[in-house]
Amino acid sequence: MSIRVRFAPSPTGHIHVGNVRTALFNYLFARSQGGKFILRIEDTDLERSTLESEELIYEDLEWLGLDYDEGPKKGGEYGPYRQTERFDIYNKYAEKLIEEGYAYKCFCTKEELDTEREKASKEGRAYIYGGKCAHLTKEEIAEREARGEKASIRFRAFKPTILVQDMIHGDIEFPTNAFGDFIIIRPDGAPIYNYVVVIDDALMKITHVIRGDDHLSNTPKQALIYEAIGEKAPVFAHIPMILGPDHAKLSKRHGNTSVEEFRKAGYLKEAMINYMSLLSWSSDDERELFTMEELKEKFSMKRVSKSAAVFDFDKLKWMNGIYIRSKEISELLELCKPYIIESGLADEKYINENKEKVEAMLLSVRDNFTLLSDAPTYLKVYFELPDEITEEAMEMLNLETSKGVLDLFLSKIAGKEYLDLESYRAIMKEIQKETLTKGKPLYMAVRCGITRSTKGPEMDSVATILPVAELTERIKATMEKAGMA
RNA sequence: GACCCGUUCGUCUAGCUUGGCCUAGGACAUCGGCCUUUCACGCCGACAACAGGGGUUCAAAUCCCCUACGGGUCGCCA
Repeated sequence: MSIRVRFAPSPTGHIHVGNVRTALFNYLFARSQGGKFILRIEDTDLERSTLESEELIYEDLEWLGLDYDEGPKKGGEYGPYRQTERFDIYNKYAEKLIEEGYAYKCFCTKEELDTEREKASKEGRAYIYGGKCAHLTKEEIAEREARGEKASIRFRAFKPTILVQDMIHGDIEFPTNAFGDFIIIRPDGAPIYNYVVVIDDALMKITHVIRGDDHLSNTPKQALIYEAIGEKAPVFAHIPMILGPDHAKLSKRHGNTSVEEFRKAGYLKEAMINYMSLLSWSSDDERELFTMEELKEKFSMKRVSKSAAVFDFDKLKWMNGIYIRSKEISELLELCKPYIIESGLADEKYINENKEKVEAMLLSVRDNFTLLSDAPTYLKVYFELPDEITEEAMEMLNLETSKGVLDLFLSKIAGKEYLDLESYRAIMKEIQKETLTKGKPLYMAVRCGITRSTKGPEMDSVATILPVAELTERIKATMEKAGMA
């Protein structure tokens, strides 16, 4: 039987990083095994689910490069893939369960149950349904329904223990009296997660359920339902949680938690995918850098660990830097473009018309940053002369050789439009001979004259990318400000 | 509280199935050095862990038991 896995998010917003990892492992497992990856939208919670959020999920998956084989928009032979479109199916199965005695109608009201629950928690014990409606007769049910009472449908925990087989955790046997009879369909007809997930996975022929291990405790309920509907349970793989730096489940209060926020912050999808793959999974060699293609080949559930992983923003950043440095420069420019425009350094028109030049600028600073959004900070040197001269730059400018170097530099570049690398280097060599200044005092004088800072990209780049007119203007302005005129 | 799951450097992890190759390997971070006309990149090095206690064994990070700690679930949320 061919392998089928699914990613089943609720459409309540952008995909959260924890879910990205779940989606990724499902995807990688499917692709590594030649199986199918299915997208199912779990929108049974009508209050929180929206169609707009569903779109966000498509966007996020597309950005990440997680393509699926079947889904709401894509179709497939096991659809529909949106749970709200499957209510008939859920009702049909529920009726069957009632007929066969696996489920029953329960007329207890929410208020009644809440009171009991409260009482239980006050007494320090877990709340388990008392079974008040477990044995109503057909007549009683008909009578109450005739009176207009609404019933929920409750599933009977019909056996004392249930075995869950998990690829990561092994076999786990759960006592069912820990949860008792549970509701599968609300009085208003809306089915409950633990129920629909089983019906859908069974009907969609899902062979492996890969999800976060926060679902592990729910699994015995689901395993019970599989048995009741006469379906073989899929193989489960409960993957460890992702924790925040404080070791609590990663959530909004830890800062960035949706893919979209990471994207906006300047992370590359390659880094996201690669980094996420390393959370609770490792390769059999000591490598850590992988392309998606390599991951598809190497991924194995056998190498997924059991313990939760703390999300390490530092390591993600490091990895992002690696991918930034390995990008084709024209592609990197496209990626940085929005950030450059937003910073006001240059507009789209300028960038497009001076593509080669801007690429040269980018090339000279790309080693310095780890986030796409950092690009403008480092590119700034090419677009603006800072108002102030830094303290260290002032020191360099105050060297007694500096004025001579700069004056000479000015005179040697005069009349030219641009310096090419060769003439820039020749000029520096000449200045070195004529002023008998070399090394730091020589280069720093020029650097500080042009940029007002001791830090920045190589002078080779700065001197050749900026037009001579700009170079001249900057040096003159700086000399004046530094009192060297 | 009950039931489940988990526990190797600060963090991600390798090793655990099939005990000896582990004086526990790699990566991020940190610190130091080298490279370099600056910053960075890169390279080299240092620091740093088997949760604790009992067994079993010639030998345990690896097997067994207990304790502790962490996490998850206990919804007419998913």
